[in-house]
Amino acid sequence: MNIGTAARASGVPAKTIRYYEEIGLIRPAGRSNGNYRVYGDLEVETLRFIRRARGLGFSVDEVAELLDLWRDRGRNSRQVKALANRHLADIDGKIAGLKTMRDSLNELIERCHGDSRPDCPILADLAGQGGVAETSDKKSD
Amino acid sequence: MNIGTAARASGVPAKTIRYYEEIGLIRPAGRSNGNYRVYGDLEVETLRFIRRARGLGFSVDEVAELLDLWRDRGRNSRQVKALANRHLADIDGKIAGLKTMRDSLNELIERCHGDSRPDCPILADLAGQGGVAETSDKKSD
DNA sequence: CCTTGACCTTCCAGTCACTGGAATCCTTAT
DNA sequence: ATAAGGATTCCAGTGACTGGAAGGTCAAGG
Repeated sequence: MNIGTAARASGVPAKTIRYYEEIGLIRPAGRSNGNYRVYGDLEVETLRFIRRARGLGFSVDEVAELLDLWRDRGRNSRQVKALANRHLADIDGKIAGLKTMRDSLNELIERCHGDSRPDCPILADLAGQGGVAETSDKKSD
Repeated sequence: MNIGTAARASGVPAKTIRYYEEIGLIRPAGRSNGNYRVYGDLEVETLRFIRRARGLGFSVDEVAELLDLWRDRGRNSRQVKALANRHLADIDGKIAGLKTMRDSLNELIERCHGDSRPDCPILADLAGQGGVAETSDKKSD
């Protein structure tokens, strides 16, 4: 099958498939007479695997590790779990950072009248009059 | 004062200050005889404002709007609050996406033995044997 | 006066994971 | 023969910086 069909079957855009090939996440596809990339069911399965792993937030490098593990019949599940746990901690960190951010922002919003008057705690705080925005300085997004 | 001093005073790295100037977030700084950028207290205040707004997760474009509002004595706080609320919804969306991701991943992890055996629900699910990874397909990170 | 070192300048490249678009080629159907 | 709908490659852009190289400036010490 051609790249468009493989894209539809796997849920990974054709452009992204080419990109994955370019960066070495997947092996170069075979070629037809007219130089079209040719895919089989195994490739589509791999692409689907990649899409799901990306959907769980794994980075492309982590997906590469996961793919290696998947193909390695002699793997042990400890390695997989460790990788997944590292990623889970990552996500938890991001969530925590965003929550802090969210709460700071929300506090400011609640204190803002939101009417036609110019005074606004949001701006005042950003300008240094308060302390809410000062502490939320992590880059978790 | 020079850029390094302004960086220390504002908490914004010198490199980032130059970048902000380049993209037009801040106005080009004045120059000394030796072509060094020169900053005053107002510039440092502005930089601090930017740092705090970025810390709350506002994009650079949003920070530019916030700066305009801050400098506009005739603004009304409704505009500021609306902008902040849009951003809050954004953050909430991200948090929700990450939570879904987190829960899916966590479920998989909990079902994984994590020992020397090769069978692993995480890989099985990514390969399409389950349904957990299938639904978490949004890009909220 | 000269050197040293800290600071500054510009410019280019890389990050991450794609995505858009242009120019051109292949395949299939009418 | 031609038109449509794929496919190909290559280049550029996204967001918000960050790192590094090559060179200019400044103040202090010898």
